[in-house]
Amino acid sequence: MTPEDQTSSLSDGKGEVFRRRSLHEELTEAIRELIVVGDLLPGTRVPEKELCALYSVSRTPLREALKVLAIDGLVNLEPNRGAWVSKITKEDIDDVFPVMGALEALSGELACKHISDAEIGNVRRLHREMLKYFEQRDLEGYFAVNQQIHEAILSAARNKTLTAQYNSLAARVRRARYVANMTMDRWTQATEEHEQIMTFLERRDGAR
Amino acid sequence: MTPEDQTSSLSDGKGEVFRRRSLHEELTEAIRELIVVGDLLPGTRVPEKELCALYSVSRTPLREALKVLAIDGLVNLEPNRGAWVSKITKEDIDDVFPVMGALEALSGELACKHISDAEIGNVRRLHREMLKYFEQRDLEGYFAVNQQIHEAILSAARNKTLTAQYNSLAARVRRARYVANMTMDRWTQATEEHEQIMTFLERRDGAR
DNA sequence: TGTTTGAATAATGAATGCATTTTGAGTCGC
DNA sequence: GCGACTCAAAATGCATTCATTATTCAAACA
Repeated sequence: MTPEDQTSSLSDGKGEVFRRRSLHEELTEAIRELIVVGDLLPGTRVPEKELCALYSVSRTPLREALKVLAIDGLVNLEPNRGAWVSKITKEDIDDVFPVMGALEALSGELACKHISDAEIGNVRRLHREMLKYFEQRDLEGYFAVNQQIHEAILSAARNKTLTAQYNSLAARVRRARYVANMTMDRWTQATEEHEQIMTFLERRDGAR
Repeated sequence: MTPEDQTSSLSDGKGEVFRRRSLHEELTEAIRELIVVGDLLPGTRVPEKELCALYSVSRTPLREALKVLAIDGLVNLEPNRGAWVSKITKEDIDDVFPVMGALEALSGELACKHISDAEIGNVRRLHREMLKYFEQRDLEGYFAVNQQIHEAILSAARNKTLTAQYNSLAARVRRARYVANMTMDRWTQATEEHEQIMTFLERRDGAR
């Protein structure tokens, strides 16, 4: 799935590193962040015109960005009526978490097969750190480290498809954390699953 | 996640049924099909101009469609160099199948909780039908029924997020079937997983 | 007074136009 | 003959414009 054509040879392998970012890409990210953080409230209209002014761009790249965000489920596009920031309902969250769980489980499973010793050490360290934050009820620190752990395990899973799917859902989960005032229960549950994955990871490591 | 604003009340609930489809949506579907079926070959450039002529549209909606397809992993966008039909490598397929498997497993699990008796009967019937095709090595029939089963189980899982994620991957799998001349092995494996899910489904059903 | 109609206004969807970048043929130099 | 360079042609990304659709709001009517 690497973006290589048959002719170019110079950009092979590290093409992504120096790839110039196009406007619509940056917009996608910026608006995604606006929605995730809650600067754009659920159920409200996406102010196309204002955003154009804010970022000093025309509607074309902005609309392209909205199409992408619609796939991520962060906005809803209604024909001839524009874009709306998607609502966060209890059903949505109930829907997203099981899928996230399944992907995390797979991530852990695959990571067991491919992870290096150095990576395991890193994850172990992060995990301890996270537990510390959790006990202290330091949500800020908890989330930060939590995300790092997921990234570490995902990269150890060596599966780009999995990474892509996971990341698209991650935005919605992050958003739930910001917008809905997430109960601690849910996160406790997530942590427990997390713990379980960690156990598997270490056990299989021991078996090696 | 329903696309409803606060003012309208008439379109509530069944708004989706009569929703007009916009051009970029149709284009997305059409081009996706071109790629899946193999009319656009992997690794080749997406002929923007030709497609505009073919569908008699301007570049704007076409480019919007390409952005969406890029998310699905069917095309790769390279800044200032255009869109390329993504290649199907062995790695890609190896990446996609485990994720599909995880989603299918979850789908089956959730379906167990929500599926109605009528739905179970339907799935059971489809399953038998599929096995028949499989034994006869009738790939055409096999795939058709296979897809129906997945759809039935997905809808029984009552999880929109799961459905969305699954469908985006399904396009790539379908494509592998068309473009790469898929070995029977892979499908055998898929069928086994399938069988397993079916078992769970029926067992839990019996427990009810 | 409340509802409905309809025209004015605003917004969306798509086509076109323009500036920048890439590509590729042709030439020059080695 | 092979490679680097130049410049024209084409393609891309984005801005702008145009046609269509939705929304608003005031006037007419019950």
